[in-house]
Order: sequence, then C-alpha cells, then structure tokens
Amino acid sequence: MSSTPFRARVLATVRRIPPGRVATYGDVAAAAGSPRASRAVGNIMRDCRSAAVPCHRVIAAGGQLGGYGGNLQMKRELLRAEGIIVAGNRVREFTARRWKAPGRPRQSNVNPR
DNA sequence: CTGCTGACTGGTA
DNA sequence: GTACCAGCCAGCA
Repeated sequence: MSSTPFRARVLATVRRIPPGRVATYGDVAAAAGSPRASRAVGNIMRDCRSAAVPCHRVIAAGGQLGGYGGNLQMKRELLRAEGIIVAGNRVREFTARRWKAPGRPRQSNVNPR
C-alpha cells in the first residue's frame, strides 16, 4: 500500500482526524514531517480511494475546500453530514473546526515559536 | 539522473 | 472580490 514512508505518515495522520474536524494540507504535511509538502499531500490524497482515509476532511488553507477529484460537491456534502457548515467553497468557523495533529510531548519547550 | 505534474500556499497586481 | 506568479515538495515517466 504505502510505497513510501511519507505516504504512510500522511495517511496515518488523515486517518487520525476525528469526525467533525478538518485539517489543511499544510497541517497534514507538517504532521507527516514536511510542513511545506502541502502539494505532495494533495497528490497522495488524489490517489486515496480507501474509505479508511477520510480524505474529505482534508481541506486547503484558509478553510477553502480545495479539491476532490471531480466530485467537490460530494466532499461538501460529506463535511456537512459531519456537522461542518460549508458556505460556498469555505468552511464556517474554520479556525474552530481545524484539527491539529498531537505534537510529540517533549520535556523541553522554552520557545515554541 | 533529469524533467514535468499537481486535491497547495502566499504574495503581488 | 479575481487573476497571475514564484516557491515548495513528493511521485512518476
């Protein structure tokens, strides 16, 4: 399945997204180990046809829906079914619904950002 | 190895 | 608000 470890990490992260929440390609990429690989994540999502991976919960930055093969409408409906309000091509309260992967707890964090 | 593509992102006009 | 450009990364021919 996962021909590459990166793809495995991405799929694992997406799989961990709880219902009712959404994550951006950048967030998934960051959780996978490359915060700039948003494009690569999109490519992986495109190949994701497994129901085990809620690729519809992965959206673009700013709360934009992004893409979904040729069935963007289905993506909107799926999000709506999970309680996510979608207006046009945007998610309402995107910041509040945005889910972030659990970072690894390490004892040192003097300067998080 | 080189080159192109793309479910991205941010900035500029 | 929309349109276009450049940068970035992973996968594949």
